[in-house]
Amino acid sequence: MKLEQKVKHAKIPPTTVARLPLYLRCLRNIQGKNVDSISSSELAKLTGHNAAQLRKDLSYLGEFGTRGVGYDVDELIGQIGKWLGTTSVRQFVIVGAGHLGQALCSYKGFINKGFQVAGLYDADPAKIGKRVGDLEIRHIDDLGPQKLAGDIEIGIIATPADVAQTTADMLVQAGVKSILNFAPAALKVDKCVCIRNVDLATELQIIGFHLAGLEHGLISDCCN
Amino acid sequence: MKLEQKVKHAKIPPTTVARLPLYLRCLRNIQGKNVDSISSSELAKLTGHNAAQLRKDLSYLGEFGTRGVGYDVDELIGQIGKWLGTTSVRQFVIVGAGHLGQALCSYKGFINKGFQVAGLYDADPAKIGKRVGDLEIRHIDDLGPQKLAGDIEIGIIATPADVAQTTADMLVQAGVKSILNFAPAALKVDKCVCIRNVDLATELQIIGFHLAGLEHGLISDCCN
DNA sequence: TTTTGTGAAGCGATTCACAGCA
DNA sequence: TGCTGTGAATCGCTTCACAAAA
Repeated sequence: MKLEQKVKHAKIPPTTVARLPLYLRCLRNIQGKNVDSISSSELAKLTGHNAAQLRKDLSYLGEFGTRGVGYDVDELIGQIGKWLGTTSVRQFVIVGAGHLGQALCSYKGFINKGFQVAGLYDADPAKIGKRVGDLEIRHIDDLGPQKLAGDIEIGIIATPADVAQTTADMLVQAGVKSILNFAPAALKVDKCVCIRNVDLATELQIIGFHLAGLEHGLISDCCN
Repeated sequence: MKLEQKVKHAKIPPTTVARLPLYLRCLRNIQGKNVDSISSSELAKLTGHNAAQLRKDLSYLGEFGTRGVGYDVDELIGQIGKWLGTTSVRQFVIVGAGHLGQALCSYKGFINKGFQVAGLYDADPAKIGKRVGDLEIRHIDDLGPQKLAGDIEIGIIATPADVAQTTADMLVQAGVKSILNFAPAALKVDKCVCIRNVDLATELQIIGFHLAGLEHGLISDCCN
């Protein structure tokens, strides 16, 4: 049975996983608004996807729709939440207490999704000890091997690009199992560490590609 | 010829477009370091992709490699830059002067990629007039139809989710052609407006999915 | 010989279309 | 009748493998 589950978990397409948070968010938005059930086409409209895809996505998680009726909102929220591992609050640390690091530290959107910042680190001695929200900025050296509490599984890199790789190595040494990287750098880490990259400039550059196409009259409709 | 170009531009796969900024960044990193030419496999290693994919990606843009040798670094930078539309500096405005909006406003990574912030707006009267870097926070109502200079093509939404759609509508009215949305909301806009979404909480939730899998021993290798 | 550029094969995701159920 | 769950078809991206070129 465990093997069966294993196969099932591994088999959920990454594209589906990436959409689950969106589904969950839309469901939460309508929760408690006199709708106890929602059809795939209604939820598809809310999320901007098509109904068939939504049904297929949900079918990877199990069968919890009712034919002829739709999906029970509360149950669906529970199921998606279970798969996303929101049963417990996850702790993360941020390295880099620049503008971005501090903004992430104060970001309200994390906590109600089950994530909590547990530390903010920087290399600049001038910043150490300063407070950002409830947190005091600590020195990066406090992040040595085994110095991190065992329940801190996620590290966020908000450093300049030139120290991003070093920072990633330190985080892995310190025991994090996954990294969210905001630095514009292609990090190399052990393959058992899950890395996700968010590059703000890249996003604008992709937009720039489409604007360039528009300007030259090469394309009329848009994006992706 | 114009039609031919049109077809070509439209035909570049979105996945390829999304990788171009990364290629460009890696090329810039090695530019001027006594390497005037680079092979697809070398660049592939730097970017973390495979050589065949890199060649195919570049082949969508044209043929500028030399068989037996590789790609001229300077020329490749020029070509990718051309496709990404970095020939001129692009201006953008930010709506929402919270932590995230202010951090984006001060983000150093934009300007050397050819993007420049031209305005920062908020709805909170208490914030109006305050300075963030070189910029003074303006009231959101200054963003009415035609009130935006014609060369401002990009709007960044860093507002709370509940006003994100209204903000998007205002930006489009004001004349922006594309939107980078940081609010956790599925925006609906005219299809000629290019939208890209960056959801910070979603990224953590995707990581959460993998952590949940690890915890239950369901998966061993990682990510995507 | 080395490395590009590219048809062809392979693979995964999306969409279709309908059987299965309430 | 209405909507889910899902095989089958389709579409698009990635990878392979090799001919063409320097």
